[in-house]
Formats: sequence, C-alpha cells, structure tokens
Amino acid sequence: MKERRIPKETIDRLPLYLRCLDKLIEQGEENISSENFSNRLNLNSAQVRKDLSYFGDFGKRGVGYETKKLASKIRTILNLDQKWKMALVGVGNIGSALLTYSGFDRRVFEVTMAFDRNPQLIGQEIDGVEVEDVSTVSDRIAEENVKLGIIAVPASSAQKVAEMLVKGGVTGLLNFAPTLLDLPEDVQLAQVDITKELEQLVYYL
Amino acid sequence: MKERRIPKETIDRLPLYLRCLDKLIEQGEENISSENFSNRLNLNSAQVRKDLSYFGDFGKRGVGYETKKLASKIRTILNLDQKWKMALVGVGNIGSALLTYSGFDRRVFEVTMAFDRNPQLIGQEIDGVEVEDVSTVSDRIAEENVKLGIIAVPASSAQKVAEMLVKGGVTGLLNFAPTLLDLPEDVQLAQVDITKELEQLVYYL
DNA sequence: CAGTGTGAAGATGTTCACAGCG
DNA sequence: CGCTGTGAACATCTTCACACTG
Repeated sequence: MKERRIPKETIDRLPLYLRCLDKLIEQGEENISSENFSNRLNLNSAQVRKDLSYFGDFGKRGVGYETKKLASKIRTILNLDQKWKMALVGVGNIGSALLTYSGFDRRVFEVTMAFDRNPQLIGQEIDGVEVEDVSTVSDRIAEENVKLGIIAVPASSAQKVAEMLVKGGVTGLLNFAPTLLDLPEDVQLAQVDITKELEQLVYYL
Repeated sequence: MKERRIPKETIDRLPLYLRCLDKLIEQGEENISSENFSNRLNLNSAQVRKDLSYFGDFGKRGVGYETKKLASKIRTILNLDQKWKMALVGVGNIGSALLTYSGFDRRVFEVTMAFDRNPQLIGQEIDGVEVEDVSTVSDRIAEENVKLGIIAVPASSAQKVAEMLVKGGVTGLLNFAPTLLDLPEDVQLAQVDITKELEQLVYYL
C-alpha cells in the first residue's frame, strides 16, 4: 500500500471500474486482467494497473484481479458501503425526475427528503417522499442527519439554497443549476451541467 | 491568431466564460479584465488570458476584454450561433424532464422530436412535441435532419438506441444512461452520469 | 510465462514572470 | 501605467518498458 496522493482522475475512474466489475461478476467471471479491463473501458492497461495499485496490491501476477474482492474494495474506498440519505431541493422537472429515478442503488443512495417553495407542491407525496417547505430545510436536514443535498432549483436561487443546505450540515452537494456556487472549503461539490455539456459537444461537430 | 491545438480543458471553460459574460452584459459592463474574470470563476488569470488567446487577440492592453464582442466570439467558436434541433429517445423520468426543461436557450438548443417504445406514450404530446415510436427513429431524424440525439433510456438499451441514432445521421450524442457507448469515431459523445458523480462525491466526504 | 507493479520518459495542462502595447 | 499575450518553469497525468513474481 502506497502513501502517495491519489490523482482525482483515478477517483473519476473508480466508478467505471466498479460498474465493469459488477457486470463481470453477474456473468460469473472470477478474474480480470488489466488488459481486458482496459479494452472494455478504452484505457491504457498501465493506467488500470497504476490506478488500482494506489490502494494496495490487489492483483495476482499471471492471473489478474479477483472481480469480487476488487469490487468490494472499490466500494469501501469510495464510501459506498454505507447508506447516503439525500435531501432534494426543487421539485420541478428535474427534481421530480430524480425522486422517481430508478438508476440509483437504493442501498447506497436514496432521496429521503424533498423541499420546494411552491405551496401547491408542499404536502404532496411523490414516490413515498413528502414535499416540505423549503424554508424549513436547514432545521429538517439537521434533524434527520442528512449529509448530501441535491440542488434542482433555478440558477437564481441556487446559491441561497446551497447556503441553507450547508447551514443544515450537508458536506456534499450535487448541483444541477447552471451556476458556480461559492461554498466553504469543507463542502464538496459535484456539478451536473447539461447546457454546458451540450455547448461543449457542439464545438466538436 | 495562433494555429496551436486547443486543449479540451479550454473548451470546457468556454461555456463558463460565456455565462459570466452574459451576466456582465446584462449588468451593463462593457469590459472585463482577466483578473476580474478569474476571480469570478476561481481560476488563475493567466489561464484566462491563455485560453482566450488561442482564438485570437481579443484583449485591449490596459483595459481588458470587450464583453459583448467576446461573448459573440465565443458563441461563434462553440457553434452556438445556429439552432440545434435535438431528438430525445426515452420519455421516462429524465426524458420528460428534459422535454419541459426551461434551462436551454431555445434559440440554440431545442428538443424537437421525442421517441419511446411504450405504446401508452406514443402519440401523446408533451410540451408541443409528439412522442413517436422508437422503431422509426432512424428514418424520422434523417427526414428532419436532426444532428443531435439525447439518450434517456435504461442502460440496457442505450447501445442499441445509440446505433439507431447514428444510423439516422446524428453526429453528437448526449447520453444519460450509465453505460459506455461504443461509437464511430466521427460521432461525438457527452456523458451525463449522475450516479458516477455521486459516487465520486462521497469519496471526498 | 502471463500479467502485475512501478520507475522513468513523455504528454498535457497550469502558473509564473515579464516584455511590450494601448 | 495597467493589463494583455506568451515563453519558460512547474505540476500533473499518462504511457512505456521491464524487472519480478505467483
């Protein structure tokens, strides 16, 4: 096990390794070589070996990596062996899509609270989650000890919402609003910016 | 004007510059310095100057960059001074959210066609767009000369849908399914992977 | 002997520092 | 005089190449 700093690009790839491993496990594969891995993910095989070696020596020379053991190890590294409750703010188009989104593994990620400012929505139940008044968000998430927040409000109110979530104790934010958020250093941010993706995409066309 | 290759990180940042400029223009600002820019976007000011200089010498020494001229230039670089019609495949949670999403500038990006395989959805109209049978997608987008496709189907059918879209002539894809797509070299891909974002996020918590 | 783990080389991106222009 | 544009230094990430091991 090395003590070197881990490149964020490596962290970027871990979820992809994991997905690939889960597929292999389902198919009954017990081992995979870095070469095979790299073909499936369009990477260089040395990249795969280096990425994995940051966390210890998992591979068997001449054989490869044990799929089950490696998958479980990656889950531990990424903190996926616990349940993350999430608070959603903004139950509009995207927000309500997330509430009913079936792509999450609910043993790991689940939206357990939802907030909006629209009185028509407050009190309604969507997929088992009751929409609450956004003005109560700081207190409520502190009460429920929720550490992840999802911002699905218009850009104009995103910063305000972020501050309310931080006040309530979240340490991670997933932001769908096309805005740069100004956050305390100890709060992590993941940004999903659809318009930006499209704008970049068409540059290459 | 330099002939150097442009780093993709630079292309990544152009949409952010543009957003920032649009805000400044709205506020009536006529000029902005690289220093001011870099503060707003949490970058190094040399970075800003280098990024912009790839496309020509837009700045006035001692003054900065003309907001309107620069915004217009960036739009041209990114190919945003034309209208991009988009075909959406998969009118589920995320798909229907995208159909009614108000975050796009409709002079640039608009979902003009939608497809699904669910007979209950086919024929329905959502936000002015009629949902058509996915089996017709290749022909229909060729007919309408649509060059951008959005994949919002489950991972299991994403590759198949991608192939239908490519057959119909798209050159750019925005994929929401958590899968690696295997595409021809001349088809550009943008990936929006919410689960991956979350998995990376919690690593840092 | 196939396939890992890893120094070293190479590629790419960022920041510094300053000459030079408006 | 202020701020751009840009070589050069630095930092980071990727790939090569090969010693070594199960």
